[in-house]
Amino acid sequence: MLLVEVARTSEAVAGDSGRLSKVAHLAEALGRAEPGEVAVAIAYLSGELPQRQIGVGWRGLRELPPPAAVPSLTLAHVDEVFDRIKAQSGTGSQAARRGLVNGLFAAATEPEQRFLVRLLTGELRQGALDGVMTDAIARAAGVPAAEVRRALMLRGSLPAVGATALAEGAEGLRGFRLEVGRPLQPMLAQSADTVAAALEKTGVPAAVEWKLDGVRVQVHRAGSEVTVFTRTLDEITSRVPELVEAVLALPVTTAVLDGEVIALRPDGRPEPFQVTASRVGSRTDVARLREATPLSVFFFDALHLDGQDLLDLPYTARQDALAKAVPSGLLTPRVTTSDAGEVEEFFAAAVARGHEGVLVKSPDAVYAAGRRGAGWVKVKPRHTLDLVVLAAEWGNGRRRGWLSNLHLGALDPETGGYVMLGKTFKGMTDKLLAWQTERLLELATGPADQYVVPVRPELVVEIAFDGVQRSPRYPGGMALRFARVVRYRPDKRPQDADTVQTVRDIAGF
DNA sequence: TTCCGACAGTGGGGTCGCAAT
DNA sequence: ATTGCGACCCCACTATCGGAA
Repeated sequence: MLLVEVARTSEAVAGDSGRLSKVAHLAEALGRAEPGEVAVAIAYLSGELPQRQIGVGWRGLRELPPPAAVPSLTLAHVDEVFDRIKAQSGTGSQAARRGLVNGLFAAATEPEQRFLVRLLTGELRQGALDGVMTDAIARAAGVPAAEVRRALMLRGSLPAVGATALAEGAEGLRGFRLEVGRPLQPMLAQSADTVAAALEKTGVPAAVEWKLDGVRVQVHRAGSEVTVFTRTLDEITSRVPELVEAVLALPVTTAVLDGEVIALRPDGRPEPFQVTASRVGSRTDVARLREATPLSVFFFDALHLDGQDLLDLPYTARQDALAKAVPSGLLTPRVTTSDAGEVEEFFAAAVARGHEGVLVKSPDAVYAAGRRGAGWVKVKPRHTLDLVVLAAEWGNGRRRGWLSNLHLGALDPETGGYVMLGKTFKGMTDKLLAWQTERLLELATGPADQYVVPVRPELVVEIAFDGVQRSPRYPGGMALRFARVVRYRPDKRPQDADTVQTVRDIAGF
């Protein structure tokens, strides 16, 4: 199959807004692919690379050679070039990589170049990724979508599942089983503003657990072999030796466990997320780092134990199995109750101990890998501040033509100026985007055709956020975590905005 | 006919490791 | 040594489609 066919399909998919017609385009393309190319076609058309990453991003694609006049690239050839580019990473040879990228792009026609750029920068923007592709595979293979989804959850790779679906149909899909040592897509949680809203979704009784601000891990043990995966199924085993040792000490032969690793202070309170992320992200000198910043692990689910798959059991049954295999000190603190007041108290206690919040879980929920079902609902406390808009950036994609990303500042009473605390593009409706674009252009103090448009600091906006973190980037040394717009405050003047001291008090440093 | 679940898109801050400067 | 870049940790929120109710 030629790359140009994939590029054309992507264009057609992007051109239709309906999901059913996207599915039709994708299924038609998959039907034309040779068996040996199906996996690559699925990967590209759902915005992935079989190599995962090859070390080429936005900057490496700035200057491209002139496009070819005639399409000639095959999927197999492109895949092979990507392999070779990836093999160059870490060898100190940027020039060799540059040469491979240039060679590939010189052989690509203009539409093919556009497609490759979008693919490599992770911005396919065709309105179809895994979800739509799952339906397309089902359509192309003539099997129920539920069976494709089931296989995807167990196998964790859509190209692998799709290739089997097209070659062997439903029978082939039924061959996918949980395999210890191979990661599954982790189950995700919805969110709710309040404990009461969370209980609405899950029903009662509900299990309520601490939500720890660490890194999600899926740990596999087969005999003396332990492998650790992150939420995106990257392998991090060598970076978390404490976790490996803890799992090897469990009285089990095979296990797949779901949990969170986190750095705790000696008093048991959590370190800031940055400390945990730095530890988990470090590959070098791990033995020394673990002395200074040891990691703790808290498990909250078991997907497999000693030969038995637990995915389809209700949550309570998985908990019973987990409690038998894991000592209580390694279990996420949890309570099961129908009493909303008790849930409230548990939430308050978790937050008082420095944790992020709680997860409220339905006792009957099976493990829905890769789904964001109503079986698990997270609740976190929310802070708000009234801040001043200092500048705005033009949006991309569906936000093109709107001033989208706001620069936010807190009042510094000593100078009368404003200290920038970060940016946000979240929480805006299309109507609000249109309004703020018009209003901000009136306040602009610089050219409106620049990417960043500075404005007179007059608009006050109420911002919700999860916390304040230390910032090496912003002048106040602080930045807001997960900032989003709640509403504009036309009733407030900029000199009534919250001050940097208020932010410092929340930060505690 | 209306409602709502699932998805995709639009970007945020921080850190590590590598290569080039 | 410093800087730029890619990759990956954490993520919230809105618009939209189409099946469920």
